[in-house]
Amino acid sequence: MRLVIAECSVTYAGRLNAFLPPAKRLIMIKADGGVLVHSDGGSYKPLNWMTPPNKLHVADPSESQRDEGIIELWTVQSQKVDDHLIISIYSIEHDSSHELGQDPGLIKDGVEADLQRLLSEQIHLLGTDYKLIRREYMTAIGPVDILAKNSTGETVAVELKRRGDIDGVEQLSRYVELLNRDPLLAPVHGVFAAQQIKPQARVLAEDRGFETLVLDYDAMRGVDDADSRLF
Amino acid sequence: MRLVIAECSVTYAGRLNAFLPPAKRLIMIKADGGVLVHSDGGSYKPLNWMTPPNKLHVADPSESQRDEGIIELWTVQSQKVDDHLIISIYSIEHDSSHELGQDPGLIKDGVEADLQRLLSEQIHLLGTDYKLIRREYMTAIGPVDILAKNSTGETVAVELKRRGDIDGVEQLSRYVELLNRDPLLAPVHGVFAAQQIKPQARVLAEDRGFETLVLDYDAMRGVDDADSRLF
DNA sequence: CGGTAGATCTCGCCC
DNA sequence: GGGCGAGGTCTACCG
Repeated sequence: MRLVIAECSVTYAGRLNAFLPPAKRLIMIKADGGVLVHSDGGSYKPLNWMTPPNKLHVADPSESQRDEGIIELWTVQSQKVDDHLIISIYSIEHDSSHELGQDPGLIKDGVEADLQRLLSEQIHLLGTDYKLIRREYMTAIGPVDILAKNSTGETVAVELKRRGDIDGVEQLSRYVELLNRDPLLAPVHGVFAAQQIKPQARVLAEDRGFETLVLDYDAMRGVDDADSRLF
Repeated sequence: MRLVIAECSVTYAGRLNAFLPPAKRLIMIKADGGVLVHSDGGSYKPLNWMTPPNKLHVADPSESQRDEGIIELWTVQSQKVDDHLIISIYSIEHDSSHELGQDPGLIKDGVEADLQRLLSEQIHLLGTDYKLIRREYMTAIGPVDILAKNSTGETVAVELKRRGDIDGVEQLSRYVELLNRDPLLAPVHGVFAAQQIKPQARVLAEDRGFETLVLDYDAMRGVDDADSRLF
């Protein structure tokens, strides 16, 4: 990884055109060729960047560019698409390179996939005598998170979210409507399950005739851990 | 901006839990308090980060942590939400600070607006004898991208996207439903137009009775350029 | 301030 | 490799 602090202006041309006026910024060049231009504020998104793979070419400025104070012209050309960055360097304050090696990567816990696995394993949270049909039940408009049968043998479609808002209820509505056209499955009931359900989403879900279910992730994980310890 | 290259492990606890095993990484501390942890690969997203405002606290390791090789413990606590990063430092290879100042910011040159302008000018792409009523036709629930009349004088509402997926079809559905309540406009037909339409979005659009239209931006721009050259 | 829609989205999964 | 959905999404815009 190479870190350069430089007075620079940046032009991006590709899927859109963008321009950064001259200012002092960090230019990060990663080992895989990725280039990031960061200012000293904002969130994690760079002002400008180029996704690898790409090729960095350093050129001398033209006469007129030299007159404007440009000492180097960096061109970052994407190898995949017709995108490029042009970085005009006015001055370099810092320039260092570091060998970082391969990163072991991030281990995540508590995303929708975890919730889905836990609810599948603890399908009784939906109600007494519920049976799992399958997770990620495929339809023409996308996968239903969980398909189950209730105690009377009727089909139940579960839409699972970490944060339940209106979009999720709309999604569930589409699935339930589609599934209900299948005589082998109908009647299909909808369950909207989430760690947190926003009031507007709850109202809409109930209005559509869906059950709502608030999930306690920590408790579900606790049960999971307890189960694991039995083996 | 402070740049630190260090052997470190990172724990995030907040909306989810995440852990980074020990490795050499870049830790970027921005002037506004934002903290980014980058590896030497991947795109612009850091492995871990903390959005400002937040507070960085440096502490000495405990006895047992010292035995593991940890020389410093950095805690980054969000001032807004109950999120924090804990960075365990094993060794520091590089540490430098730089005064960057305020950034003038990015100037973008949009694409979606162009697409709308081009389709308005080339309204025949919708079909023979179509007439433009207007762009950005305002309704109570937002602006309809393009409103037109077809060859038999019926109203057509166009939802325009760069990439057409299910959300866009839902948006069009809301508009068409609302517009159809207006006896002066009804019957209103829906057209879902995009540079690229995802299969599931196409299925949903056709199911809702909408026409789908794939737009060739380059061809449309080419026609536009040709038109421009006539003047 | 909250809600919505776009993004040079990124990232991960599954066919 | 393409398609699809989620994201600690981020970001701008609009009320």
